[in-house]
Amino acid sequence: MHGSRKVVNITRLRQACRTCTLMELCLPMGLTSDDIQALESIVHVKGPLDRGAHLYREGDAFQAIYAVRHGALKTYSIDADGREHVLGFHLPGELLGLDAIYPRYNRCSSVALASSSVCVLPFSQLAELAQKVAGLQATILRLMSKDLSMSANLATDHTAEERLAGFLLSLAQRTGAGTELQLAMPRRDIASYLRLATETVSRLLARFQQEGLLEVHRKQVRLLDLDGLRELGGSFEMMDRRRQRTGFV
Amino acid sequence: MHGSRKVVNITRLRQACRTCTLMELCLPMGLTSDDIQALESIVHVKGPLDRGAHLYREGDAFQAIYAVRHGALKTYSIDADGREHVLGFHLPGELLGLDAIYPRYNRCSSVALASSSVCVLPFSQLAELAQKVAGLQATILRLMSKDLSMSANLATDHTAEERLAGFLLSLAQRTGAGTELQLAMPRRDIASYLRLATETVSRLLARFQQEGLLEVHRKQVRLLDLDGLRELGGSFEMMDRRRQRTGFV
DNA sequence: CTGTGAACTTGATCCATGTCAATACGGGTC
DNA sequence: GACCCGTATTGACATGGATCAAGTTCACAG
Repeated sequence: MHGSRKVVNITRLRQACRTCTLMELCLPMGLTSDDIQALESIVHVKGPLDRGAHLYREGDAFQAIYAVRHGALKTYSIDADGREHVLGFHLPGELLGLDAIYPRYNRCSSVALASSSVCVLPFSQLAELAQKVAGLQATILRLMSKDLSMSANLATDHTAEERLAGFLLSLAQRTGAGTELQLAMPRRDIASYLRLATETVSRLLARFQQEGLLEVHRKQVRLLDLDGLRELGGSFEMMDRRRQRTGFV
Repeated sequence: MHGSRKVVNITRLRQACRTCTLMELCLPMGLTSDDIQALESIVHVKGPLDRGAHLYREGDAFQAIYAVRHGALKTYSIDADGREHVLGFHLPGELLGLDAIYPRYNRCSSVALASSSVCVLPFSQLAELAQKVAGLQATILRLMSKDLSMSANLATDHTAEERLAGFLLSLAQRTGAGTELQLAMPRRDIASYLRLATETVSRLLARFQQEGLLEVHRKQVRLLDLDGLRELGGSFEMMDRRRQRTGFV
C-alpha cells in the first residue's frame, strides 16, 4: 500500500478537455475553444485511484470539485450508529463534491468503486474563471440543478420495486451503454443507496429476471424490457437527451 | 376566482432587499450596498398568493427563481398514477425553482400553503448580474449546494421515527422560532414528503407526545426535548449557524 | 348556538420488506 | 485443479408501517 505510491501517483497531469470524449457531458459543454483553454489551465487529472481509494473524506476542508474521467465512485456518510449510507454513484462525465460548497467542508466521503480517474477543479479558481466566462457559470449552474432534479427523482419512488427499476434505468441512461450494464457496485451499496436490504435487492433482481424484464448474473445485467421497467419505476427517467454517449473513455 | 384578481395582484412592486429582514438568509447575503442595489433593480415582489394559489406549475417554461418573503409554499409533482408527491417545503428566506434551471422547464408545481409572497428573480438577468458581481455568484452556488446537502439528509434517515423527528428539528431550525412550531402544512403533506401514511404521522406525533418529546395540538407543536429528538433523527441537523433568525417578516 | 365537511386521530388487520440463518457461487491464489 | 473468502442467493420468520374502517375534533357558515 505504501510501496505502490510511486507507481499510482501520476497526478498533476494537465488535462486536454478539447480532446476528452466526455466534453459533451462535462464542464466544457458548450464553451468556445478559448474558454476551454482557460479551463484546461486550472484543471489537472488525478489518478488512477485504485478500488477502495478515497478521493476525499467526510470532514475534509472543501478545496475542489471533481469530474469523473473513467471508472466509478460512490459517496457515503457514516451515521451516529456507525452504519454506512451510500448517497450517490458517480460515473464518467459527472461532477462530484458540489454539496461541500455550502458548508465549506465535505459532509460525505468519496471512494473509488473501480480503478478511476478524475479531473480536479480547484473551486476558487473555477469560480473566478466562471466570473469571466458566462458559459462556464451557466454550465455549473445547470449541472448543479440537474443534481437537484435527480435527488427529487429518488424521493418520488417509494416501493422497493420502483426504486430498483428506476435505478437500473437511470444507470443505463447514464452509462450510455444501452441495455448492457456492468454494475460497478456490490449489492450492498445498491441496497444502501435505495434504502433497502441487500437481500431485497437480490430477490427483486431474481424476480425481475423471472418476469423476463432483464437477465442478471452477478454484476452483468441486460435489460430486456425497458417499457416494462419504466412502468415500474418511471420517475427515474431523466430528461437529458444529450446524454447519449458516443465514445468511451 | 376571476373577480378576486384585481385585489390580489399587487405584483411588480420593487423590493428593498436592504431593509428586508431576510437579507441574512437570502441572496443579498454578504453583498455590498452597491451590489444589493443592482440586485434590487431586477427583483420584484409577487403576492400575496392565497392559500392554494400556484406560483408555477409542472411543465411551465423556466423563467425565474423565487425567494420566499413570507408564508410557506410546497413543491410537488403528480406521478403516472395521479398521486401527488410533496418534494419540499419552502419557508421565508429560502429559494425555490432551482431544479428547473437544468431542464429549462419546471418539473414540479409550487403552491402556497398559506398566504405568501415571494421575490421574483428573472433568471437570465440574475445570471447576467452574477457575472459581474462575484459575491452574488458565490451566494447562488452556496444556496444551491445547501439544497443538495438537505436532500442528502432526508436520504440518510430511514425509519418513520427518524424521518419525522428530523423533519421537526429541521423545521424548528429553519423557522428560527425556537421550539414553538406552527405547521403550515396538513398531515397529508408531511406524510407525502416523508413518504409515510398520514396515519403514521399522526400516530408518531401522538407517541412522541406520550414520551414527553413534544406537545402537539393540530398545527401547534412545542418541542420539549430537543436532545431526545436529535437522538432519533440526528442526521437532519443542519450545519448552518447563521440561520438563527433575529426578526420576523 | 348548530350544522357541515375537512382534517385528524384511533383501532384492527395485512403485507412488503427487514432480519436472521444457511447455502451457493466465483474470482483469486498457489 | 482445489482451496478460500468475500459476495450473492435463497429460505423462514418477524415487524414496521400501509391500508381499511370508524370515530372525533375543529373551523367556519349560517
